[in-house]
Amino acid sequence: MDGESNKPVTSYDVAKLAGVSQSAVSRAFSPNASVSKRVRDRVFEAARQLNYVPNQAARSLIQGQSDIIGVMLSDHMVLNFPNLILTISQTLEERNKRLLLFANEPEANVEAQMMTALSYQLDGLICAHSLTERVAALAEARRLPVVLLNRQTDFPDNPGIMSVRCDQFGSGMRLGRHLLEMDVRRVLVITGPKDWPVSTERAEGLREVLGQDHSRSLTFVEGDYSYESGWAAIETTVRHGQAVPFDAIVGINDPMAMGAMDCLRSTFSVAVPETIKVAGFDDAPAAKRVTYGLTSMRQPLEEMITTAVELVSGDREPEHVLLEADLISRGSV
Amino acid sequence: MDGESNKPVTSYDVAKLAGVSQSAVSRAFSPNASVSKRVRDRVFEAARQLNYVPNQAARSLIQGQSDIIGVMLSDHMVLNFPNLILTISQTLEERNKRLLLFANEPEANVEAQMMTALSYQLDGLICAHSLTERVAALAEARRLPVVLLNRQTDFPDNPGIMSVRCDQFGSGMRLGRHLLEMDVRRVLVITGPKDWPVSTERAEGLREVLGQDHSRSLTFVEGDYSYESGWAAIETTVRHGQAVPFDAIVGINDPMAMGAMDCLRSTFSVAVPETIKVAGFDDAPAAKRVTYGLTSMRQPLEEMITTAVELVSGDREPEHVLLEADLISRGSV
DNA sequence: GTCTTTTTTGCATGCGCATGCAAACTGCCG
DNA sequence: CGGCAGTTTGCATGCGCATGCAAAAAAGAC
Repeated sequence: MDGESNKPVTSYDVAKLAGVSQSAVSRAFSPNASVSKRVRDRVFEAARQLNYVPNQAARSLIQGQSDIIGVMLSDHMVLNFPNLILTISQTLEERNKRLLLFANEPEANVEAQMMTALSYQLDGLICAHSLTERVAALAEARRLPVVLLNRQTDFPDNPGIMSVRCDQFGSGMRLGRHLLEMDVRRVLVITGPKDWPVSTERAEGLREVLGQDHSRSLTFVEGDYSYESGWAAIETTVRHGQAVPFDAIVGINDPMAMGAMDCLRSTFSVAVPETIKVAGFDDAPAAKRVTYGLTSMRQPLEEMITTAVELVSGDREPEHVLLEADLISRGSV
Repeated sequence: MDGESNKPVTSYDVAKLAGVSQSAVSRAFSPNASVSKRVRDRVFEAARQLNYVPNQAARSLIQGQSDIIGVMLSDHMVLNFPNLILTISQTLEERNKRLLLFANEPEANVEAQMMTALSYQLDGLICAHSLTERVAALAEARRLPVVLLNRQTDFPDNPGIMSVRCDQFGSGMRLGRHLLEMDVRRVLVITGPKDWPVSTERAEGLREVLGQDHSRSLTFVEGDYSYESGWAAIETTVRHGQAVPFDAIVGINDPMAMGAMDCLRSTFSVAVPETIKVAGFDDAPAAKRVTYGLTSMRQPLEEMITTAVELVSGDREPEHVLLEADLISRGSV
C-alpha cells in the first residue's frame, strides 16, 4: 500500500515527497507556525502516504518539554479511588497532555521513581506522596511544577511545589457535628494506618468534635482501608453474644464502613441505622447502593484534579489550594 | 548546597566536574558500557553533586526506543478492574519499563490516540481496543510490538500484533455446566452492551450449554456493567408481587450479579442461593464478601498481564495466547 | 624488559526536529 | 510599475546523548 522500507520515516522523507523543505514539514506539524495552507496540505498528504508521525523524542529534546505529566500514586489510591485515574486521564487529555503513571509500592523507592520520571522531561508532576529534600531540589532546579495531592508540602518557600488538598480535619469535624446532631453517645472510629496523613487528620477532626464531652465515649481501632478490615474491626471489638457497646461507627473510608455495617447486620443482627449509625469517608461508588445508603464525606475529586492539572500546567497562579468536603447524607445515619 | 544555575545540567557539565569526557559520562550511565570503576565512581559523584539526570529524550532519539510501554484501556476496564492498572504498573516496573496510560472514551478516537502514542517512540503497546487497519500498518512499519488484551486481531498475518485472551466462550460454557449440575431450569442472563466482545462471547458460551434443551428457558436482558443496571434488570424483568420466574441469574460481570442479588433479596425477599442461584464473571474483589459469596468465573489477570508484558518486551516468541478462566465456587450457586 | 592482547578513553558524528535569520514571495497603494 | 509591509520559505544550526573508531592505557605473555 505504501513504501514500507525498514528505516523510520523522517520529516526529510515527507519533505522530499511533498517537494518542500524539512522546515516546512516541521512547521506544518506545529500548531502556531507560519505555513501557507497550500504547503500544509501537501505536507499532510505526503505524511499520510508515508505514515509519518513526528518523533516526539526529537521534539522534546529541542523544546525541553514533552507534553507528559507524571502522576505518582500509591497503590492504595489506585485501588480505592477507581475514578481518580480516569478523571486524571480525561482532564489531561483535554489539555493535550499525556499521562505517565507511577503506581507502585510507595515511600520506599519514591525517590528513584522521581529520578526516572524527571529523565523524561516531564512538563509537570502530580504526586500523592511526600517529597524528599533531594527531589524537591531537583524539581526546583529544573523548574518542574509539582502538585501534591492531599499532602502538605515541607517546602513552603518553593513556589514550584504546590498542593491541592481536601480539608480532612474539617471533614472529620463536619461529620462529627452531624453525628452530634443525631445525639450519638458511644462512637467507634475505624482508622487507617498512621502513615497516611489523610486518615489521621480525619480522625483528629472527629476527635475534636466528639472527644470533648465526657458524657460521650470515643474509641479508635485501626484497620487497613479494606472492607475486610472494617468487618474485622467490629468482630474483634465487640464480644459475641453481647450488646454492641456503640451507637455509631465511623469508617475512615467507605469500604471499612461498609464492612462494619455488613458485619453489624449479619453477625450481630443489629439494625442500621435504627440501632447503630454508620458513616464513612470518600463517597465510594457503592455507598449509594440502597443496601448501604452510606452517609459519607465526599472529597470534590473532580475539582481537585481539575485544579491540580491547572496548577501543574501553569494555567493558574501557583498556590496551595484547600477544598472542603461535602457531607453526602444518606440513610445510614 | 549545589550549583543551581538556570541552564539544565548536561553530561558535559558532569564530565567537566569529573574531569573526564562526555562519552565517559554517557557510558557510566549505560548498563553494559565499557568504563572502569574509577571513572564510573567519579562520574556518579559529580552527577550527584550537580543533580544530573540523563535526558531520556536524547537517549530515545538516538536509540529509537524509550523504555515506555503504551497502555490503552477503556474507561470501563479501568473502573471495573481495579487491580488491572496496578498489576500492569508493577509488572512493567519490574522490567524497568514506564507506563504511558491512555484511558479515555474508546473507539471514537482510538486512532488519534495511537498516533500520539506512536510519536513517543514506544517500545510496545498493550491495547484493549481493536486496531484499525491504518494503525496496524503503522505498527508494522515501525516494528512496534502490539499485544491485544481480550481482543481478537484482524491481522493474523502480522507477527508484530499479538494477543492475550481469556477464553470467554469457554468461560461461559463452564459456568453454564456448573449451573446445569445444579439443575437450574429457568435462567436469566444480564448481558452487557454488544460492543464489547467479551460480554457477547460469555453470553454465547452460556447459550451453548443452557440453550440446547427445551425443558429449560434462557432469557437475556441487557445491562451496562454497573451494579445499578443489574438491579434494574431484575426490577424491570420481574413483576412486583409475583413470583420470580427464574431459578438462576447470571450477571455477565460481577457488579451486575451483585446488583441483581441485592435486588432479589431486598426488593423481592428471595433467598439466595436457596431459591435462586446467582453467578457472575471476573471475580471482583467484593465477590468474596460473605454478604455475597458470589460464584464467579475468574480470568487469570496476573498471568494475562505477565504474558502480555513478556510478549510486548520480546522476551517470548510472538504468539496468540489463550488462557482459561477459573470457576471460583462460593455459596451463591 | 619488549611485544601482544585486552580494556578503557576521547573524538567526532549524527539521531530528528524546531527555530533564528535572511531570502523570496505576496499583495497593496500610489 | 516601483516600493514597502506582511507573509512564507529555506538554510543552517544545535538540542543532549550514544556509539563507531582509533588512540591510549592496562594487563599478560615470554
